[in-house]
Amino acid sequence: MKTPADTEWAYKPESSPGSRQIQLWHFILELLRKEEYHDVIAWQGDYGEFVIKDPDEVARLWGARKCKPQMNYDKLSRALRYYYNKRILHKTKGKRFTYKFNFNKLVLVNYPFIDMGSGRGVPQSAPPVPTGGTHFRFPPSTPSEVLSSSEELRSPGMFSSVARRMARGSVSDCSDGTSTNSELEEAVGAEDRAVGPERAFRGLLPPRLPHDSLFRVYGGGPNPAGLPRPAPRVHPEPLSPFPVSPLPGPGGLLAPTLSPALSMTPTPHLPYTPSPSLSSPMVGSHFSFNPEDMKHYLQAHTQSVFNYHLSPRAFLHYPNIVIPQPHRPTPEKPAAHHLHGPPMPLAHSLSQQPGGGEDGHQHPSQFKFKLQPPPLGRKQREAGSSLATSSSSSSSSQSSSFTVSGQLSSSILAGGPPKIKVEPISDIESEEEVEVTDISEEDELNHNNEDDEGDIFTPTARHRHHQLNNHHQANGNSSSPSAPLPPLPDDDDDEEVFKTPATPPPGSGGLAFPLIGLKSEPGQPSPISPGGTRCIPLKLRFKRRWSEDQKMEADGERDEAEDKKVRAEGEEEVEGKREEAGRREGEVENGGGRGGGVILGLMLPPAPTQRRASSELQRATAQLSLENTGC
DNA sequence: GCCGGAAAAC
DNA sequence: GTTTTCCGGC
Repeated sequence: MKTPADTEWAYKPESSPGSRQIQLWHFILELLRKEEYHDVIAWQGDYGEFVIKDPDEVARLWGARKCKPQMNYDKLSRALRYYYNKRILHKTKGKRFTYKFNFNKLVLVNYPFIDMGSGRGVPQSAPPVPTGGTHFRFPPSTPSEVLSSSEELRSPGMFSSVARRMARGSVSDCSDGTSTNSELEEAVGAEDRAVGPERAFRGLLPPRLPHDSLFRVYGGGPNPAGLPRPAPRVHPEPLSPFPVSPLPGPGGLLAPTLSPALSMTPTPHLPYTPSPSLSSPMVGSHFSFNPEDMKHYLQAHTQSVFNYHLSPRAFLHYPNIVIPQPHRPTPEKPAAHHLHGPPMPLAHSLSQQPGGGEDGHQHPSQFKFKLQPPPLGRKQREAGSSLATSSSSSSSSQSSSFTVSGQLSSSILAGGPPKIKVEPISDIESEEEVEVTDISEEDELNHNNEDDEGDIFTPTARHRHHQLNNHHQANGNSSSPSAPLPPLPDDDDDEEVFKTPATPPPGSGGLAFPLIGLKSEPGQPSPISPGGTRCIPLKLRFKRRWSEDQKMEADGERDEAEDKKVRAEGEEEVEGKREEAGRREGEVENGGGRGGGVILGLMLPPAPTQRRASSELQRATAQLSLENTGC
């Protein structure tokens, strides 16, 4: 479904001149979250919908912010209209000055806790606020990443203060002529300095890494600017996403690094209803802890480790690794609505914050929004619809992919794309668009195996996968798998974009559990020779060793019979089984996650069975506990 | 009021 | 790449 234009679209403070400056939609969100501007602009109506009560004032504020004294609503609205194609915004027809954020398209990376202080009666229209910025970084990553998002919205405090000033016109890019981010910078310096743990890195770290280097987690429906949340605002403290820590040790252990990207699905039909199981009251930056999530997290963690060919101990060097909380929809949700359910936490990520041992409460001040690539314009869509269709399969799959570092992927797939995909379950769009991507490696790796990227474990995805596989087997060509695929929800229609399909389209299955491209194409020869001794890349060797160790341990403890069987099949088989197991597990999770949340599927675990997985999880948990407590 | 093309500015 | 500016059209 994605077209070239649909490539990653995100808030890229550093990547482009234009985006370096505050973007209008950020500004809008900023205003929206500030109570003081509720007379000017406020959430109203459906989820994500807001009304500009005083267009002139908003324009003025915007103009002040951008040093464009001539700004007026007409111009501002034009800018807003450009968001239509980007799908950041959408016009609420029939309502004057009313627009609606498409949070499905907005993805947060490192969502910092935002100052919710001002948020008060939160309208339903206000999206939940993901809290706890998250940076999922593998050991290789550097602290600099932490600073990467410093551009804007670094921390709630800063954000709010700046916003306030900005909005009031007291602060503007042009005010001192320094930089577009001047306010932010100043704010950070003045207000944030002492707040975030990442501050500690400041100065220590090299210049920010290119955003590409960041391992970003894109949530499906973040509440970008700490949007006020509907009703139950129960979270006073913005810091801890995890009210309850699944792990021993400070409850806050996990909190800081969680990446609560929520998958928000604006659902007109389904008013937002906070669910206890959901991290609903995101306002407070709280995540409710869900054992299942923990499990997933651990699995993911294990997987990541596994994929990295690293022993979990490798993370000891990263004391602050936090367990992200994969938030999943809970069974509580009406099955019928699982697709339309309230926003769900989308992704979690592992994050580690070097140097910040006690960051339990640090909140990552970085937060990024990632947007989906803009849809083609009408003309383009019309003209290129056919093309889009043909290319959709691979692209769509890509869209939901979550790429981990190249190392990861390379090791696992031996040429396959290293992707970890996270899909929102809430709706089709999310499924398509939400993604966690390691952009840096993505490009590099993507071309290795495009199909894999699209291998999402939704029913549809599986179907697709099968078809692809078949296709591969039959043709050895992975380029045109799209035919059988049902058209994804129509992105062509802007209106549709913001609606939650009443009926899950075949492809949306509700739960997209993008498992990572850990897959071995049946028709493709394993990179590893049966003997396993011939020309095996070092990474693969590590990988194998690691997996074998894991396997042996697990097996030794409990699945002896099975273990024997597995072993009997030989290493090669083991490899294959591992992958399959991962797939199965993904399916299982997928099904289980249907109720709602988004699961972050890091690399699939080699676990052949759930039991094994459990044991691994237990061990992983223990390991993590130890590690964390050690910190 | 809203839309979106076009071109320029940044 | 994003936003501003201008503008014709609905």
